Amino acid sequence: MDTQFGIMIRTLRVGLNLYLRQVAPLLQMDTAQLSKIEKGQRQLKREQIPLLASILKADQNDLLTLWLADQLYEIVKDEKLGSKAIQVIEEKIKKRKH
Amino acid sequence: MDTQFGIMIRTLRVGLNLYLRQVAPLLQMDTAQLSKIEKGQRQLKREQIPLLASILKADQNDLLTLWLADQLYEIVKDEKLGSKAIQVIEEKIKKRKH
DNA sequence: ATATATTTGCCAAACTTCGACAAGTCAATT
DNA sequence: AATTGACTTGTCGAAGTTTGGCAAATATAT
Repeated sequence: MDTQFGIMIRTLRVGLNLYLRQVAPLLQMDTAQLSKIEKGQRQLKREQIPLLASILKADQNDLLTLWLADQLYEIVKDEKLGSKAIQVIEEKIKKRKH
Repeated sequence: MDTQFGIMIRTLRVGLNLYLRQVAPLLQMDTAQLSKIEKGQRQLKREQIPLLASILKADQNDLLTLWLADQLYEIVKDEKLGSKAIQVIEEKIKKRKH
């Protein structure tokens, strides 16, 4: 049930010696929720990523990338055709570029 | 608002000279819903894909792949970091194999 | 035992998607 | 220009899912 995003933000938070209690209010949530987010049981709202990145002194694009990757993974995690589906959108996105 | 899945099943249906009116009841829905599904405004339930594949004489894996690709695309379609996120899960899925 | 940090369980509120129906458009036919 | 048949669109309540907030539980250190 772990997520790459959750693991990353926990690592960053702990690295900065911050407690859930300190970070959660900055995101207007309680510690229980942030705990769940770090453990991948809840999703942080997309629009809160920049704020969290600044709190954790991280690159917001890096965090967003992990967050998106988790959303994608959720869809294909139990699908044997997952890789194939990924190839299909990869193509589609390439074509759409610019 | 088009989806690859929707375009495909419409193409197949039309190719078989079937009307929405004929196909929809086999999926236990009305024509309006199937029309929306073909136009990408509603999602077919994952578990109905095999039945639809058999109605349309298509390979169910092929349809499922497109269906999954549409779900993935929905997440990254407006994201400039989409390709990066896709690379990230692609890696993750490779590692998980077997 | 107490204090602090985190986790878990629960449930109502908020949000999203779906199903069903009615009314609408469009093209061909009479 | 009225009718018919195929498909589309809009609406709206129902059903389903996710979230937020609280209280209690656990864990660890003092």
